[in-house]
Amino acid sequence: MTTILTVDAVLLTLVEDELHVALFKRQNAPFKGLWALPGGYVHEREDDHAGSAAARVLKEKAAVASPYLEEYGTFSGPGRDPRGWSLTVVYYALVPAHVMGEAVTLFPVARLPALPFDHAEIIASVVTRVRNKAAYSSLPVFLCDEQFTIPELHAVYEAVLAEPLNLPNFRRKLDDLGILEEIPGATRLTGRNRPAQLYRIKKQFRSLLSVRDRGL
Amino acid sequence: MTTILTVDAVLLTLVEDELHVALFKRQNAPFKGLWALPGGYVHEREDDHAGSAAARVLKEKAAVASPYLEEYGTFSGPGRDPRGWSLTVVYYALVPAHVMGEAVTLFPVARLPALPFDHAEIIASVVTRVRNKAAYSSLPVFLCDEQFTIPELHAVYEAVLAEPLNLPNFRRKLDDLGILEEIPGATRLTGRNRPAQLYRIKKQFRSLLSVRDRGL
DNA sequence: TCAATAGTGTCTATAAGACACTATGCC
DNA sequence: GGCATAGTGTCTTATAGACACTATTGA
Repeated sequence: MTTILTVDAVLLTLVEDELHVALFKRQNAPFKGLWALPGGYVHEREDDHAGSAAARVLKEKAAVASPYLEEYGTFSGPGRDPRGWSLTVVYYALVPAHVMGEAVTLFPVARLPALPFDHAEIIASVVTRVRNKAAYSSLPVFLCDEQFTIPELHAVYEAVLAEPLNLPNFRRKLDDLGILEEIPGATRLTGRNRPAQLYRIKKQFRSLLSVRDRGL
Repeated sequence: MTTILTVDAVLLTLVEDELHVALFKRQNAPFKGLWALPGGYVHEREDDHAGSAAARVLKEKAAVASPYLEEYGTFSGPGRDPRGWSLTVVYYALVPAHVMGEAVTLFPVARLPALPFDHAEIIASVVTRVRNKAAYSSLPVFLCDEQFTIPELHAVYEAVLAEPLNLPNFRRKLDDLGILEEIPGATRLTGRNRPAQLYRIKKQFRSLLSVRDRGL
């Protein structure tokens, strides 16, 4: 029983309308010095379950307490780690860029450096999942700040999905979802035009995902 | 590093329009003698990844080579196994009842015996997932034989979803999905009425899932 | 010919999307 | 007032679902 059990976290954010992933330089062998996903062993004393280990890793390495952390799945096999048969439980989190600590380095998911293990495959899989989920759920709101305007959120969706969305219809569907609430009196001004109403996620949806029957 | 790493399989089938799960009497401690999900350790020599271990377990215990085997997720923590901190990767499979070996015992998912570990929670979670997926995908076809009629498949969907579906519309949507092909000339007669055309899944969808945008 | 279920065609209700229009800020 | 973006209303089109109708078998 020398099986290696780890967790890895794919921490995603949006920088200039492009999805980025947080990577860290590995301090130890194997692959010392390469950029890699934050991850590590489960600590039996501290971690209540694998998800707690992922949350701990994010906190320790990226100074992030993500409100949205979900299991993606496992990657395992004899070849992915030179030390032996290994299994990693992959989690993913979405956060606004500015909440991350100094230590993180962000890379656009479309232009990654050389990565150890199967981290490139892991990131690609997670990004695909996130794009799919974005199309029929509220997932992308976790890329926004606590307060945001509808046009801002609209831009986030367009960036994640990489396709244009009709703004008036987008508005209506968000309204149908019922996960946002107006912040009374609060608006944001971005040009010499009408200021936009600020919204926030309703408390009961803070760490949740709302799903639509149909498309987004 | 005494972490216990296992896989467990939730093998589902339909008996008399009711979802059943395959359970086995545990031969070893802990919980020897209790009904439990088929599962076990990963064998580093044989298993290419965790999914292979699940497939091997199903073959060994249930004599089933399921065409559809998917990872559900992990269950882990210090309390679920009396031997220590443990993590299990849960897989689920759907098969027609008659392909299973003699050794399996089927229980309706709504009336399970006392189960060890967190197997009751695991089964409940998987059943919920399967019901959800059934509503917008071709998942339930894997509960049918290789050859089946549309009315038969219709009954399977109604059983899994536990709600009536309009048969003519069901037919049209299946047609839209495009995963079935007629078996020319083959029909099945079930009463003194018009016989029904037999269908099978197109080869390219044999171990795949087709998903509809909207509901099923 | 009747009963029963297979299978087709059509109508209606609803939801998605396109787009014109109004609102409100700064200059 | 002009311009730019926020936000609303309405029309069109696609899809889902209800349901009437035809088809084909055994008795």
